[in-house]
Amino acid sequence: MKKVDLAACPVCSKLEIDDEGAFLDDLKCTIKVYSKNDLIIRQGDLCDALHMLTQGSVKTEMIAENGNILGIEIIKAPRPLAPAFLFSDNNHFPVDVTALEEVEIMKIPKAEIMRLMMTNSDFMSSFMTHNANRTQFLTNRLQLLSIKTIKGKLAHFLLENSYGDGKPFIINRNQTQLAEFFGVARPSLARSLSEMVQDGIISINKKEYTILNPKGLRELLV
Amino acid sequence: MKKVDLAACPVCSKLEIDDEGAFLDDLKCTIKVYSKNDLIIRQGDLCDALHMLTQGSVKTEMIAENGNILGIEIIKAPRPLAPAFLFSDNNHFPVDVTALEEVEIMKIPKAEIMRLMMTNSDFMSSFMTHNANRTQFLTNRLQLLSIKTIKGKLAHFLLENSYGDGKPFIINRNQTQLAEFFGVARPSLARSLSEMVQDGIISINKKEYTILNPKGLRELLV
DNA sequence: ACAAGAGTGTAACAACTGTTACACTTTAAT
DNA sequence: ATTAAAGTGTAACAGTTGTTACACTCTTGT
Repeated sequence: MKKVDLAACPVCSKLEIDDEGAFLDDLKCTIKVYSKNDLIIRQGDLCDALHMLTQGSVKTEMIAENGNILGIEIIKAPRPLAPAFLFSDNNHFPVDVTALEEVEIMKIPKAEIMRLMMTNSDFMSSFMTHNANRTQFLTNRLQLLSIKTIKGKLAHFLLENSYGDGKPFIINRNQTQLAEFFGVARPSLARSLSEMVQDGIISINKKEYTILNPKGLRELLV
Repeated sequence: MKKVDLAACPVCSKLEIDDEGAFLDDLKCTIKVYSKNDLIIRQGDLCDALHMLTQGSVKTEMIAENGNILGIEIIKAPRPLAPAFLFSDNNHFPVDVTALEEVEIMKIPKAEIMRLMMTNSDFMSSFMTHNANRTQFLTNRLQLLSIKTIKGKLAHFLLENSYGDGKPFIINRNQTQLAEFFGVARPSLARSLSEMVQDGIISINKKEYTILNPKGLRELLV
């Protein structure tokens, strides 16, 4: 098994560990491996251990009562999955988590996390900051969803993901995934995109987007 | 000034304090008072101290680039405002906060919170849990916003707020606030409501709602 | 009791989005 | 290299929502 790169993990990077192996042995954790497209976590599952994604990448999505899918995010190792929910009064996962490739998950019991937090202030600080950043992310998602038109969402999203210099940039989602991210129907998204291209506001080449008319794009926010 | 009811505060309740006055003196905090409709915090303001709402109630809302308003929640004292953002890398408030009545806010410096967390594991635990519950709340908001039809949002919302026994229940928001909560236009919401009343699915008397046909209501989710 | 403001009900129309369907292109697997 | 699967472009139509406008009711303060 490939060694876990703790230094790259937003909540573990501050752990000063001489021997990672010993540290991991010390944690009473279990490790599980999944294949591509495996459903790792189901919406509503009990969340009583920190699920650390140590290898691979996953997608998270919420499934509404009516079957509509809202894509939340794509997560690459190493990163904890929904760490905040470990401490909530209703500790159930709010999302489905699906493997996008070969994936390895390390489950660390809640008590171990508590112990780490109390004995290591750097870990606690990192954990707090990571959760705070997750909240920030959710807030951004809320803002995006509250925009009523698809072109408005696109404008907000593209402006946020561009460098602001008119240079091309990559959006690492296909149309179907983008539509799920926005919570809209795929053909509707395609229509909006092609109209924006026709109007000369943007150009698209596969996953490479270019903003041709920033002013026009900003006007779509209104 | 009325004494602050620390025991009722979700993050302070676990503090075992003999003399609240001494404790509060000890904290290097500042207290500010606001009048009804005062804008207490503006979206984007720096968040470098924990804002504790000690008296009164406030509403929080996000204002989009286009001026559209998305109501987030109504907060009653005692409760911290956006505590998670104190620790985020981009520590700016994501919402406008407006006083709904006479309001008193206590600002506690970040360093004081850090100190409290490290010296008092109960406080830390409460703080974590509170933040986790806030995340849960935001996730529910996301789910609600991802429902595409207004009647679907209403069905989700009413089912969540009823007791499931067909008895009347109070929704403590007027139509305008509900529309902002759903991120839809007020007349559109009114139309959906009146159609649902005409169809015999619900009945409304001021802020008192009754579900007459739960099955019909659930079908609106589809 | 009255006036002013806030909140609600409703209508007509425009604008936007979802649905469904199908042809076409690209990618991945064998 | 071939085939299957995934992804994209597009169209017509129905359905839902936003916009604007106005009358009306209810609440609140004086």
